[in-house]
Amino acid sequence: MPRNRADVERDAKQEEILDAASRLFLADGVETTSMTKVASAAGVAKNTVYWYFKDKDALLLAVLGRELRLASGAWEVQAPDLADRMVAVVGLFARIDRLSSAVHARLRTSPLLAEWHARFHAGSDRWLGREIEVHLRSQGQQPLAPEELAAVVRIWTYAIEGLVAHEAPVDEVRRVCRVLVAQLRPTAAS
Amino acid sequence: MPRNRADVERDAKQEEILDAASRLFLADGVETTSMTKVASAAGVAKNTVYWYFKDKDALLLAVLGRELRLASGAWEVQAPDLADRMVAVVGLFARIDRLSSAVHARLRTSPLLAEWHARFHAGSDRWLGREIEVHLRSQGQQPLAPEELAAVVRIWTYAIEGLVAHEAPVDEVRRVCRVLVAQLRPTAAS
DNA sequence: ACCTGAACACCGTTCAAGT
DNA sequence: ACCTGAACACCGTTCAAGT
Repeated sequence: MPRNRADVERDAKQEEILDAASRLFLADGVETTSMTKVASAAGVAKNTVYWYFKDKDALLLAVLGRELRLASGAWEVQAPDLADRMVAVVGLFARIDRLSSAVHARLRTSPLLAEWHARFHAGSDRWLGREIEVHLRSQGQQPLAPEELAAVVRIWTYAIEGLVAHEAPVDEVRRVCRVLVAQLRPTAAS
Repeated sequence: MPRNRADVERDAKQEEILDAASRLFLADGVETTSMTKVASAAGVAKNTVYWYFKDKDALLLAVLGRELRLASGAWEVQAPDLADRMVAVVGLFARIDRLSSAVHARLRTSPLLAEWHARFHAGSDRWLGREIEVHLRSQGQQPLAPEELAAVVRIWTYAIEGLVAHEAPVDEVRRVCRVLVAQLRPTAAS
């Protein structure tokens, strides 16, 4: 199925709206940015936005997916140190902290966002778990019991979310990440 | 200055509005609860609410203060174990998780909420710091360096916020709290 | 001082109508 | 298929008017 000019132009228009929404959502927050603002920044009537996106949640999700894809380039930061890698991840999320706070706020109202959120956490849990296991092995330390690993992954996840949400200054981010890594070892917390 | 009948009735009316707001905010969330709903649940015209509370943020703050005061009775839970005490704290906050998510969502828009939030965290940081210091001493362990203690307090704070926000099931809360306590020791994370 | 009805400027969303 | 003007049912907040 070849992409004709119509297809390209459709994508272009959609991209313009996405651009506008992205810029406004990141800078001013999702709640503060009305659909009217998005539309007029994209140069269309406000109901036109609804032709391309089902509703505001769908628009948010599209912006989120796009920003995450953009970040995933820088994602594979191969700093040798795990703590440094975590600092980099917090840095990446700092850019989109207004988006994630909007997601958290609308979790109970929007099943669409709730599902996306669950999926996202499942993915990041796997990633974090592997990072931690690899780190321990490389340090010649004992691996963690599955239950303990799960708890540590939760702690790391909440730490990242907290640092991002509270816009922590870099040196605080660094200290927290270093302590997280330093505390890493089997404890046999029954 | 004696409290006359007028004073009492004023407080009664204010209390009724606060009751209604409390019930609705906790059950349905702050965003979903309109001022109209609060007013009609309290049996007044909606603009009457504005006679008692400056705006919706002020109403949220009043509800928050009251719920926190109510909780502070159960606050001094003297479970002997620190991990158990943390589990209890998470339980207390679980009740008002819709309130705190609303606070976090409106932090950038409302200076009033931002100031309250900063004050609250300053208080809870001091409390957590003391709890951790006392625990280490009671276990005959070395105290943490000030910088490391500060980082650990951040980690614990974010863990509590995360568990509350994500409505974690009790056994997950227990596992996370146990691991947090078990990991507690000086690490000299440079 | 306390409370109201009516209005204001918004909001997200929908719909009938145009091309 | 794509886009619009106009409307809908809300929202938080304000204001002039009543007691």
